Amino acid sequence: MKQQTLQDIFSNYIQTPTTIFKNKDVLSPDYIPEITIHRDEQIKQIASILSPILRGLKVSNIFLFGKTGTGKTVCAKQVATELEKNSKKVKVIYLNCKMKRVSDTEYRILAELSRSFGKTVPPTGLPTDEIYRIFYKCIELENKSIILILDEIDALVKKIGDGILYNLTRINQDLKNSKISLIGISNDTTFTENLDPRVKSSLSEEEILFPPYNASQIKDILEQRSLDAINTGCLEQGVITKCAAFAAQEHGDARKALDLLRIAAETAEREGSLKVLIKHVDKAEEKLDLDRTVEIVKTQPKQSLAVLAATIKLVEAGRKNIQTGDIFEVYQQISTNTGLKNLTQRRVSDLIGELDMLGIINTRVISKGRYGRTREIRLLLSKQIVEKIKKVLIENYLL
DNA sequence: GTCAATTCACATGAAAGAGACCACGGTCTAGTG
DNA sequence: CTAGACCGTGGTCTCTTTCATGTGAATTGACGA
Repeated sequence: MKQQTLQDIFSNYIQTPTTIFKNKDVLSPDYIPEITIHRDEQIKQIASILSPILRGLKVSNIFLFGKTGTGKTVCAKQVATELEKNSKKVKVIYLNCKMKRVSDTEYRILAELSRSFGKTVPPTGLPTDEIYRIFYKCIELENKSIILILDEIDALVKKIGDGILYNLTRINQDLKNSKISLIGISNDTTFTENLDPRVKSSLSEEEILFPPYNASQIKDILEQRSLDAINTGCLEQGVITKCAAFAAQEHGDARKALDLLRIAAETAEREGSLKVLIKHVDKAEEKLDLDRTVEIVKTQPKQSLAVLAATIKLVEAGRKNIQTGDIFEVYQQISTNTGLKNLTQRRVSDLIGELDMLGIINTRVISKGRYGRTREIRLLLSKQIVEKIKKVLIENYLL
């Protein structure tokens, strides 16, 4: 009898998992799954375009576009690494252009690329044509067919223009031993329209569109991933459906769905629950928004924060129709009080634009006829987020 | 009443400056054999 | 003789200013019906 109960305890322990996560990494945005579902068509296309590389032929450059979280990166990486496995003459370089400290300048991109060939390059100080030379040399010495995946290529072009793309697409003409093929990935569908026509034609020799997932596809993806990520029996019925529904609302972003599931599971775990419940998903949804915004705010430079502080001050004072000029006035007070340098209106105008881009504030350029043209600035954040932001600002002595 | 001109309050662009950072090569200095 | 410190030079990067130009509709004022 005694033995029996002991056995029970053990088997109980074995059967009911003590943690929710089996493997958390599977839900992280960087994870590349073995099989990608609902993207067979695209994978096939990419593969058939790239496969001549196995015979050492030059293959077309590919341009992949579609909204965030539609599987562009995953598919590209998957095909490329598979090719790399199949041939010793293929090398894949993946570069996310949106990563800070990488995409800011032409120099840094090339330095980063050269580094991926194992070359040590100083972070700054060399002339740009020097770094070009180093890069050429790296490729030439490698003696391989190179697939260069440039993720978030639109961010790159926005920052430093398309000159570098032009050079990269033409680089093959000067290479003897190696070949280089580009895979550009962008989530801005209108991106190619503003490119130099020469770059455009050579970059998008082949274009592949990644349509957004619908709710049921996201659900499939989540189900498949959660098999590896989360222990069986730890998900309440409907959790996955809910995550999928949330994400489908926002243009079918699978990445967001995975984030939601991960954070929901984390929340559940923190609360000591052994099951992810629907309410955890709701909480995760809130937290995702909050975290993102606060994180962005935290990383802003002081001047930007001062402008944000001015905006919040005006909003809290109940002002409607806030204009650039109003913000500039309050900003000047704040910056004087805190011993910050006073920037010109021109610069403040730019900072407002940047805050808008980041989604922290909301602006609209309106013309008020006789009374000029200006930005109308609004704050569309929830109270909770504003409170958090205020905390950050107070920490910086700006409020 | 209609219509073109005017006007406002910035937006937006371009260029250039300031000050920080960094690599590199040359020179100096102190330590070692 | 050599390793390391130090300096000047030449380059990039980021933030900023200065100057210049653009913009869209309310307002104005001339004009004609």
